[in-house]
Amino acid sequence: MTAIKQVTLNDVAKASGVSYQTVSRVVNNHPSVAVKTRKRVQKAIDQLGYQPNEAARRLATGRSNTIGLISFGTAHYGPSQMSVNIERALKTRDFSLIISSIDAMTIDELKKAITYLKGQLVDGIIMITPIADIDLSAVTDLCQNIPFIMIDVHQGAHIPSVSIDQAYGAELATQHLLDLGHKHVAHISGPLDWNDARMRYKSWQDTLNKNNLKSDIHKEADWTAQGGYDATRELIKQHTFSALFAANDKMALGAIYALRENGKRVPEDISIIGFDDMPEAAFFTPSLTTIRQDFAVLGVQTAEYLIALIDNDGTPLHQRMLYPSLIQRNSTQQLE
Amino acid sequence: MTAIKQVTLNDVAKASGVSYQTVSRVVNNHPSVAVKTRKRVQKAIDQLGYQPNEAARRLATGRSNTIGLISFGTAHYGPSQMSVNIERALKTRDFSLIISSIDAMTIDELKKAITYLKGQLVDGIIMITPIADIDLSAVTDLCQNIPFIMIDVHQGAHIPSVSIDQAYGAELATQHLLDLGHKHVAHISGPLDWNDARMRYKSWQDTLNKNNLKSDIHKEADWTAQGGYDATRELIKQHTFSALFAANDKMALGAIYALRENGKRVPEDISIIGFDDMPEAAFFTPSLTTIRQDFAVLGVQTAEYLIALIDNDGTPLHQRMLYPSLIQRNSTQQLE
DNA sequence: TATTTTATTGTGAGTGTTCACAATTTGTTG
DNA sequence: CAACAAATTGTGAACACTCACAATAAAATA
Repeated sequence: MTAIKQVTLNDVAKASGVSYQTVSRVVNNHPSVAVKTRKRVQKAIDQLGYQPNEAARRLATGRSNTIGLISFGTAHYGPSQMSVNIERALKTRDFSLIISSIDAMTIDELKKAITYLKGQLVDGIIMITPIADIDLSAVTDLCQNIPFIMIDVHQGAHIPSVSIDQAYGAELATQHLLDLGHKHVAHISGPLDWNDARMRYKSWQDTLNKNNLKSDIHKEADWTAQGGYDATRELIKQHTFSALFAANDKMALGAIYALRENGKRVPEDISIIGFDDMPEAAFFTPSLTTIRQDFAVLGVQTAEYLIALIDNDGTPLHQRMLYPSLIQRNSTQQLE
Repeated sequence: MTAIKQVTLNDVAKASGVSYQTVSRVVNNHPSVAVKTRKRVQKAIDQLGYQPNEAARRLATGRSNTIGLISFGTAHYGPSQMSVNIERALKTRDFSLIISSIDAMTIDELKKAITYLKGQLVDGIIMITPIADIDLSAVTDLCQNIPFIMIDVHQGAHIPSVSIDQAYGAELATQHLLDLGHKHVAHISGPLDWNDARMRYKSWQDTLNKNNLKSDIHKEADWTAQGGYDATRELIKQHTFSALFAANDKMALGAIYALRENGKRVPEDISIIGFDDMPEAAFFTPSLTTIRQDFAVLGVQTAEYLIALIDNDGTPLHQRMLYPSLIQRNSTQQLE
């Protein structure tokens, strides 16, 4: 490309009659530079349109004020909300984001992404790794000299993480249905190789058990409305139930559609509860009872925790857990 | 942080008994290195876990294989789809993405973002700038020595861009309603300082005019379902109409909700058409007639065009235009 | 005023890579 | 086997910055 020469520290130095070091000090707001000099230099900077070369800075300092995000499944509501909110939270803290998305959640892909980000000299890494069965030790090995946080990691792993308590959320959902008198509670889960899907599924069963009930009315779907629709059609063909817990709002939408198509009214015939509380859920027909996950808080927590890890070697590693809440609307009602 | 020393070209060189340059050649797949040597070096690379320092590379070459994305309004469907799809398209072409999102679409913020990205030595910049009234000449000035593309720029500007023909889409929508016999067509637009919103709005009017009709049944909303809901409540209070063109699917969802709440049936009493064709639209109640925008193609086109611009100085500047299409579902019907 | 302290500025070296060229080794040809 | 060409490898400099320290100027103290 048209390699118009970049304005450099030296150019500014010459223009203002000081040494490059002094210019550097001005740029970095070091205290020990005379007010007069600073002004002069600043003027030259503005005139020449000087912009520090981050690559050189990075090379010299080994620090980049950039964090790497390894993301997976950005097509879905949860992951995409996470990255948006993380981005936002980091921005207010003057960190920028470099994204490395992954197509298949294999250990190899993950390793490649980490290695790449390390090459970019990121100060820290955030991983959105919603798939369960990967060997995390390989990750910890690779990240020995760089702080990282996993989001949505399966509970109990000894790895710094921030997550939303899925089991609790699913319990909230299932218990809500049970409290309304429902005995036959169906479940449409996400793909069961996803942590969240698996945890919600398990918690659905556990909660039933706790109430001396059980259910095998379950279909696995792919988080999409279409998937929820397909799953529901099969469910009503094969089972009878009065309540349905869909593992996210989009699938709940598809489910509602399928039910109506088959002459079932929601909530009169069948109660439905979703998960996520995406902004649209309040405007479904009927408005959807669901479990709210606060991704904005998740983003802030993640950003803060990671920055603490970066700035302060001593920051203890732990898992932060956020709690979802039940949002009651019109898609669930007392069993008649 | 625990600054464990990075493995460098030199380390590999020592380990394999060659010069750093030879290692560099191996890493970069230069042809002129003996097969035997290459193998030996590669082994050392693997053993030491060498990973090229991108910052140093960037500094030395002035190239980064990274492109910068300036995004705005990521909370909305359109912009977020754009960035996701651009990311995906760039990834398959071995470019990575660094994101700089903007909170307020002012020329200052935009400049800041560009300057920042230039400091990161990105090879090119993509700007999602859906707000109309900014002075683009300032942008072109700043981007003199770096290729860039604007997405969704207002038509006619002499700036390389890729966009979806909003006027055409809105015409499709409006004409569809007119073809069904509707004479009183309302419109809920997005915020009118957004290019897309303005163009859809204008095209709604133009299409009416072309059919010797006119309408001032219009409310401005904020792209959200809630906004669509609020706007619709006001519209039905103040006007009578048999068809409604909502400027996106989310607002259409809110509109449907508001109509039902007021005892209006869709589509029997009022036909509704949306814009975007998000995957959920097919599962609204009723399923939504809408205008499809293909963001995946947009992403690919943008990536390809920008990379052409980067690799080949001679690539002519132009505007690429993609065309949306009408998707008929059950939210619109013939006026009875 | 001489001396010490403090504030300010400058110098040399290092960061890990690539580029342009120089040097060496190997292979080919008469 | 000399002489040249081709293949392979090595060297020095450059990229734009920061760090650690040295040097200078200004201010404060004796």
